[in-house]
Amino acid sequence: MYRQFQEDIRRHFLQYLKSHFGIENMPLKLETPPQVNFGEIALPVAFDLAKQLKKAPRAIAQDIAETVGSIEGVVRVSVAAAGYLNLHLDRSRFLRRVLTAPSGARPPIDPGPEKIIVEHTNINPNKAAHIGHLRNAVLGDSFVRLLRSLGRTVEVQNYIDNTGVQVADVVVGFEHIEKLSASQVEERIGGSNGRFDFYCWDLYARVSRFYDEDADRLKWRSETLHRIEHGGNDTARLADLMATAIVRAHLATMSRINVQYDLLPRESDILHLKFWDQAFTQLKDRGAIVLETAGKNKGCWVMRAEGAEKSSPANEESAHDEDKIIVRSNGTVTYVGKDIAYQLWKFGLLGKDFYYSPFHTYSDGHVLWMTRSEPASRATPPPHFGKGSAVYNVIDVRQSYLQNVVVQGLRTLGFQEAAEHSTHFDYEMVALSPRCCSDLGIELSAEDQKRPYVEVSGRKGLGVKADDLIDQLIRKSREEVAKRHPDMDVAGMNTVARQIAVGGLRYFLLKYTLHSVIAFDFDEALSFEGETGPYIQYAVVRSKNIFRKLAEEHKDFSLDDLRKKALLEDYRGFLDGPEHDEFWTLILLASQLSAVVAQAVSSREPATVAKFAFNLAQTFNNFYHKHRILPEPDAKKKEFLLVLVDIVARTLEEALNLLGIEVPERM
RNA sequence: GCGCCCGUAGCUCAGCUGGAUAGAGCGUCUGACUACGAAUCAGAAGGCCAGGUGUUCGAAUCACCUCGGGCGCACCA
Repeated sequence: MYRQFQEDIRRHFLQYLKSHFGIENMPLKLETPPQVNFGEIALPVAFDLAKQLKKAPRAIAQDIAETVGSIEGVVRVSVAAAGYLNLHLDRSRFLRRVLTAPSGARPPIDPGPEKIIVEHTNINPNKAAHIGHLRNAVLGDSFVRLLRSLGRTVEVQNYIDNTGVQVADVVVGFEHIEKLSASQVEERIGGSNGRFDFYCWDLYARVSRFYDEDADRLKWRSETLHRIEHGGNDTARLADLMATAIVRAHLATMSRINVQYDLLPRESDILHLKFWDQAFTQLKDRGAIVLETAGKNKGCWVMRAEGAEKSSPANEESAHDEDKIIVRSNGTVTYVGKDIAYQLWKFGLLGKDFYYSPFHTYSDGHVLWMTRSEPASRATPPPHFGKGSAVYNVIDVRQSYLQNVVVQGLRTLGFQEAAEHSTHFDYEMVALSPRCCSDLGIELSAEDQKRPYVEVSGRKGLGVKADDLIDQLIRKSREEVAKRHPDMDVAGMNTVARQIAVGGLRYFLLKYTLHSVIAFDFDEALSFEGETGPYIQYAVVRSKNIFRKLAEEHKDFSLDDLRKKALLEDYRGFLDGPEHDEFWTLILLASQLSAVVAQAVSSREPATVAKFAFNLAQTFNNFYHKHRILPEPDAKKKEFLLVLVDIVARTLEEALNLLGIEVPERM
């Protein structure tokens, strides 16, 4: 709504500049004045014109203010400071626009690409998920929600690397440390109370120490990896049992925090369906990779470093330092090679496709599919996967180098457009603060103690497990709920406790901007006060309590009637004048959600929406505290205040929804 | 060595395409509960925006340099 309004203003001024000054194509900035009594929209356009016109900004602004004429929705144009043009809006008219604006899904402003593929989570299926994975999933999921709110079609993929070394390592643990067969592992999965991923977390750390004790044991890793890739043996069966069980555990964890997927593409299927062979042929044919016949990379297929000089026989050694090996001298393909094939498939450029079968049905009925190597018998036909026109890979910044190689691969294959629409959605890692480490009972080396934070390491078993953290959050919020609502039934209490816990967790992970390292700290993550998810949830719950109470007292009250009536009323008397700025500010702020969402998407920064929601909640809480609404004697004012509360509550609820945060019934 | 990111209040962080008096939360200190529930609100203290140079009418924001800190740069993923 606000975005539309801004566009109208912009158009008006561009037209004016053209007719009055003969100036075209001028970038026109719209800003917000520091105080609402200065006006609602500020234009610094006079500063930009000053040089061209060789006049003082203030004089230009004065001239514009006098000659710009009437603008729809604007009551007055004033000049301030050194030359700002401030627009004062027709408040009651603006309110009407807010009330008539559709609050739900908006039509897309830009036509945009047809289908956007977002890949996120991508946890190796060999251990429990940790907080680093939670940041990935929450960022990815929130971004998907934002895209969908703009009317975009989005497909969410969660890539499962079920044939990598990490899986092989834990399989080594089963076969060589625990000495268990596939069927024994299967029993253990069944008898683990759903905590099989926790068990593997510990086993994985044990395997690392197992290797450290005797480097010869590393040969088991490569043997195991080979058998897993080859398939059709007990080791591969064990690996598959384990990986699948852990994928289910991860899905359960993510469901707890409102994260869902559409498709799980598996590396084993990429392998068995020979996606790589297809990509390899393409890469060779187009000369994107070359076979090295001499030097340290002899026998490897490499991709030349981008920007490297085409021919410099002089310094052979250093010139090839930056080349990326795609196929090893033993003929096996590296991770990047497989990733290029997968990325090609995502754009529908590989010329091959997976088979699919349903893997899981969420409680809301949504079906999650998994790739297969063979056609599934009498399967329901799958939706059309892949063939996206834009791809976002949500993966932390440490993978930047490899992500660039993948895009370079697309480019050298001649797929310019795909390369341009491949986006590495990069973000900084979650690390552990020193205090967090001591909370976990982890002893740090003297060297590590001096650092601001230490990296999470699955290999060392160093990290905060996602489910442990969620459990702790739920426990804490349940205590709080029980204190406040002792009469609530157990089921209700559990629901509310979970919603609050998830609100706290997701907001905590979203309030940091992408390039900020989160040094994880329990006190901050477990806080429900101040700038937190529950603070925002509480603001909505309070506003809803008003309507609940109202409905209890007046059986005939209906929110719909109120909304309809509001459209016919004139609330000018409660909007105009500085004494009503606090009401007006709330409406103005709430109306900006659509603009904030657009900005969050284009700058790829969900934190913007999180900050906005907090800001609005804070402004509302201030208002709430100052004004008693239900006892308000002036009937019309009471009605106006109710309309105001309704607008804010709906906006907050929508913003929270975009962040994957629910609003509890009570709290 | 090369590349990327970060440095803003005691702590943790916002600050969009340069704009008016640099903002939050936590912590500290003062105050406000007879329920539209205080998971809240009001107030106070707290800043050479790491340092320097430049561009500009105007710089926390842009450019370059320096100093701190982090992360990449494997025939691992």
